[in-house]
Parts: sequence; C-alpha cells; structure tokens
Amino acid sequence: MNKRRITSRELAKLAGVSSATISRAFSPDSRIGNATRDRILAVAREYGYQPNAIARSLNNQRSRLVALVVNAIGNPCEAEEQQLLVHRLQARQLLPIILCCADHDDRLQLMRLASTYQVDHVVVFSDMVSMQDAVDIFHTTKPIIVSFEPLENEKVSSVRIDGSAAADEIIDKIVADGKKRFAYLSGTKSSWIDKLRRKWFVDALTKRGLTLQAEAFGDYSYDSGFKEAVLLLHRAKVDAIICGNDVMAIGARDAARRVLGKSTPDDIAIVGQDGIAMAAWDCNDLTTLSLDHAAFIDAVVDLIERHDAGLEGPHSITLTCTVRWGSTA
Amino acid sequence: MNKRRITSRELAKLAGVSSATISRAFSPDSRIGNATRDRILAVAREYGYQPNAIARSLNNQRSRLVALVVNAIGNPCEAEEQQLLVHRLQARQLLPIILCCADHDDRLQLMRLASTYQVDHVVVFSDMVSMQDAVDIFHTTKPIIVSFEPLENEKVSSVRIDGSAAADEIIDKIVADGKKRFAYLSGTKSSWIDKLRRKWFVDALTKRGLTLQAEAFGDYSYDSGFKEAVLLLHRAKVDAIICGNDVMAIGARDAARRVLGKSTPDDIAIVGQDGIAMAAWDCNDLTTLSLDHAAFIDAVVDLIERHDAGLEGPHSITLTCTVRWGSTA
DNA sequence: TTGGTTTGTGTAACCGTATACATACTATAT
DNA sequence: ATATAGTATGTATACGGTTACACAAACCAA
Repeated sequence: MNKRRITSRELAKLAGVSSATISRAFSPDSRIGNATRDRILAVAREYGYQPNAIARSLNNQRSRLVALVVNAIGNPCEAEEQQLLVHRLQARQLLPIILCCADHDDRLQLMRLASTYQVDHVVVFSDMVSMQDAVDIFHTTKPIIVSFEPLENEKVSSVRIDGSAAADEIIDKIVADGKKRFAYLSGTKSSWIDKLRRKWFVDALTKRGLTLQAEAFGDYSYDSGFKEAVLLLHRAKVDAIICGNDVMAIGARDAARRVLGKSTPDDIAIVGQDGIAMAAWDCNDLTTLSLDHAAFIDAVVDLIERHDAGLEGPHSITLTCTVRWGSTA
Repeated sequence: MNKRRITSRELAKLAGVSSATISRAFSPDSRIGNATRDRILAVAREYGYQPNAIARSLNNQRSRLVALVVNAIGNPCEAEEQQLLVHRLQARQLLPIILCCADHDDRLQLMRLASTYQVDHVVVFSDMVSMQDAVDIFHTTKPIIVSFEPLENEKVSSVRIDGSAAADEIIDKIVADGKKRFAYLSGTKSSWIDKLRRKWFVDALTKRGLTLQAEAFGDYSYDSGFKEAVLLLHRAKVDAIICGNDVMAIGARDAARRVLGKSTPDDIAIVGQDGIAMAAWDCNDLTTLSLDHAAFIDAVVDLIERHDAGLEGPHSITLTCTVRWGSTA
C-alpha cells in the first residue's frame, strides 16, 4: 500500500526493453513494432504503470494545465459557463486549475503561483483582475485568453459581448408599456463588465430622450439586490429597475413585492442580466438580457484551439446577446 | 514577448553563483548567507525568475496539486463548499484541479489522468463515484480523502454527516401541525448520499408509526423537482413532501403552488435539504435540513492537514446537521 | 599553533520522461 | 550477392530544479 509508482526504467527492465521503447509504446505515432507495443502495454497494465505527467511536462515544455481565473465558484452566472468550459477542456485532456480569490493582492499572488506551474493557457473569467496584471504575470504563456476587458495587447485574445441591441429591444418594450422612470442597479463597483452593461442600457435610454432617474450599487448578490432596491424605491419614484445580473434582479423583485407591495410588470418592470437557468424557473420567470452560454464557451474553446495550433497572434470574437422574455417586464 | 522563462542555471550565471545557491535562495531554511540571498532575490526580480514548479515537483515527489472530484460546478449545494475549500487550499499554496464529469466512464478516465499528475491529495465530493474506483486509481496517493460513502479502507478518510436528529425534529413539527401523509422526492438514483438522507426521514417516520405514502425520483434539479411533484400530487394524496435537496424543494413548492393551487405550509409542507443560501432568500424561505458548510470544509481541511503531516492512517469525522426553519413547514 | 565546529558555496547526481542520433536488422531492388 | 531504403530498438542527453556530499574559509577553544 502506498507503494511508490513504478517508473518507465523499472518497467523497461521488466519488459526487457529500454526506457525509450516504453515511452514510444505510449506515444500514438512513434516508430515501434506492434508486437512490442502490445507486450509493453500488457506489462504496464499488470504493474499499474502510467507515464508520469509531471516528468513529461518538464520534458515537453507543455503541461496541459489551464489556469481558470474566476470571481467565485458558486456564482450562478459564471458557474454555468465554468461547468461547460471544464467539460470542454477535459475532453481535450486539459486539466483546469481554478484560481478564485476575493482579495485583490491574494489574487495576484495566486496567479503568480499558477504561473510557476507552466500552465499552457490562461482563461480570465473574472472582470475584477486587471488584464495588465495578468499579462505581466503570465508573460511566458501563450496569448492569454480573456473574457471581457478588451485590452489591446499582443498577448490577449478576447471574447467580447455586445448587448446593445438586446438592451434596445428591452427598453422598447418597457417604454411601450408606458414606463419612463428607469433606475439602474449596478453590481460590484470595480467590475468592468458592469460598466459595459450599464452603458448598453443608458445608451438605449438616451436614444429615446430618457435618462436614469436613480442609481444604486450592489455586489451581485441576492441580498444586495433586495436591500438596494428597498432603499432605491423609498428615495425615488421609478417604474423600472434594470439590474446588473439576474440574482440581484430576483432580490429586487422580492423587495418590490414584499416590502413595497408592488407587482411586476404592472407596477414596476424588473430586468436581469445573464440568462441563468434560475431566471427561467417558474417562481422567477424573469425578463433578462441573456447570453448564450454555450456559444460563449464555444468561442473560448476556439481561442484555446488557435493557441494550441500555434497561431500566435491574439484574436477576438464578439457575441451578441438576446432577450429572454419573462413576466417581470 | 513570449520569451522563454529564465532557468536557475542562467540566473546563476547572471548572479555569479551556482544553481544550487539559487535554489537555496528560494528555500526558506537552508544554509545560505544573507547577503547572497538578498543579491540573488534582487537579480531574480530583475529578470523575472521564478522557480519552475513542475521541475520542483518532479524532484520533490510532491506536486502541491489537489484533485477535487465533483458532480457539477454550478450545483449550488456543492458550490458553496467548493468555494470554501478552494480558498482554504489556496491559502496553503495548494492548487485545486477540478474533475467534473457527468458520465461514469469519462469520470474514471479523468481520475486516471489526474493521477498521472501526481496529485498530493484527492478530495471526492461526488457521491456518484465509487470509493473503490477512487482507491484503485489513486493507489499511490496518500490516504485519499474524504467524502460521504464510508468505505472501510486504509486509504480512505472521510467526513460523515448525521442528519437523523434534525430529521426527527422536522417530522415532529410537521406531525404536530396535523400532517401525516408523507412523500419523499429522491435525487439521482445512484446517489449514495440520497439513500442516506432518505433513511433519516424514513427512520423518523417509522419511530412514530408512520410510513411513506408515495415516492418519486428526480435528479436534484429544479425542473425535476417541479415535474415529479406534479406527478406525485396527482397520483397520491399527501400533505408533506421531503425533498432530496433544496433546489428540488423549490421546484416542488412551485408545482404545488402554481399547478395544484396549494399553499405552504397550510395545505402542504415542503422540506429541503442542504441549507444553501438561496433557501433563505425571501422568495423561498424554505424549511431545510441544513449542513454547516464551513464546519464541513473545516473537517476536510483537517484531514488534509493530517495527511500532509504524515499521519498515515485514515481518520473520520462526523458532523451533525441542524434545521433551518422557514415558512414551508 | 592545532584541532574542531560552523557556515557558505560548489559539484554532481538525481527526479521520470521524451527524443536526436546511432545502430542493427529486414525487406526490396538491382 | 550487394546496395538501399525502411523499420525497430538502444544510448545518451536534456528538461529545471533539489540536495547529499565535499570542501574551503572563518571562527573558537585549548
């Protein structure tokens, strides 16, 4: 028990070949006799031999590890994407290392740690980390892939998101319903994506000669959505709240309904963003500016494949958001 | 750009020392002059040198990688724990590799892949993978850690969960409210933890001379909770549904409310399990048999520390569940 | 002064695999 | 039969660190 793992040299002795031949038996297209390969694989199975990936990585200069920088693991909007991406990576025999840290300095520290593991790719899902920091830390890695912040840099490939058309569509509908006093409930202040989302809606309003009547800042959580909505509705007369994500929107709806006794969409329109599965639950049925998560991850995987194929230059892909209509707007 | 990372030998040349000395400069307690160390660290910073963790792992026989086998990433009940664990690991400079796979065979394949990376620890969060498989695959790893299924094996340490007292308490209350026709809505059939949870409640009922009036099987998702509850309520007259997790409970409650027009807890009692944050949201306010996630992760980390400290034998810790009372029972 | 201990550094050998190169063997063509 | 190409395998080294061992210098005690 806990016996040391057998090495290729030991297995070579056992199989009566050299360690080079062992290695060849495990590389699909290398010059080796079929009989020899079969014999080696049989002996390997018998002794439970598996090539050591750490040693191989050192030799190959290729670890097959991917660093995934995320805000949080539980956060539903990211979680759906994380889940998809992890599956796709694993199908390519790439192993994801999750880097997840609330504190900014810790996060840098963590990224430095991961970089010492010579990760092959870096995917930044968090909009809380400055791309410049990431570029500095992973300067030896292939072009970093990043989701949101569009840093123009030869090291950064990105998947960009455009929700302006969807925001237009949503505002159209709400205005058509006779509402005109809009509020925006932001997510975390330092979030780059939050600024972008807000802009889509502000632009849509501006086009129609409208402006935000009130504004508040939460932290993407249900509780913050609830609390900020209560405060907002007490201090301003608004008939529509656009929220930075779906979870806050659910919080805001509960606040409007329970604390203020308002109903959606008659008294007030509530809009979320993300298009998480929970938004479509019967009890929520949220109207939300939603992203096709599968398409998003397809794009990320595309970029990873480009890097793997050795295409050096950065590249970027833009995705368009759509609206998922619910009963809240 | 994309310049190769500098090696310790190169840095040694630049600093006018041997590569051994470079290595010593980076190991906290090794014999090296203070002046030399400072000089080396300065030069290292200048050239962006960081020891290569892959090479170090090969030499050390210690990768500082931890495999985390999970059912899914988005799943809220696990997500809270995953998040906590990842933080705790990272604080110890351990990097988590997430293994997440729906399909059984793929999962084995994935575990084999991770084992070639010489992970130092394995934490199995999924009750879908047989502990025996895990033991076989990670036979060279230190006592594998943890999870639910209490396999008596010298390689398995575990954190066990006891919810029988909490189940008693819940049944007490519901019976006191005049209900006596109970149904149980299970999660995934092959789930070990689901069987355990069901047993707590069945035992509590048996003690009071009651039996389950109906039973159904979902897959832990909202949709399955909703759908199965509809079918269940149409085919059997029950006034209490115990669900395998909180998400299904929310689905069941929506079904009871929207499709059958029943209200909780007057017409029907609904109980969840897990104690996820969402259960406490104002719109849910679920009664749930809940686990202290922080305590759970503390226990897992304890076990990891034991292994790290070289305590060979397996060990197990048992945690007791509590009830979070909401308005659904 | 001598002998012994401590401290700082270099040398060389490993960790386990992959691969360039050399070599032996087979098969085919002349 | 011999030259030639092709195939299968072994030898040796590199990947980038760590560390046991050796050694020199410095320090201290007798």
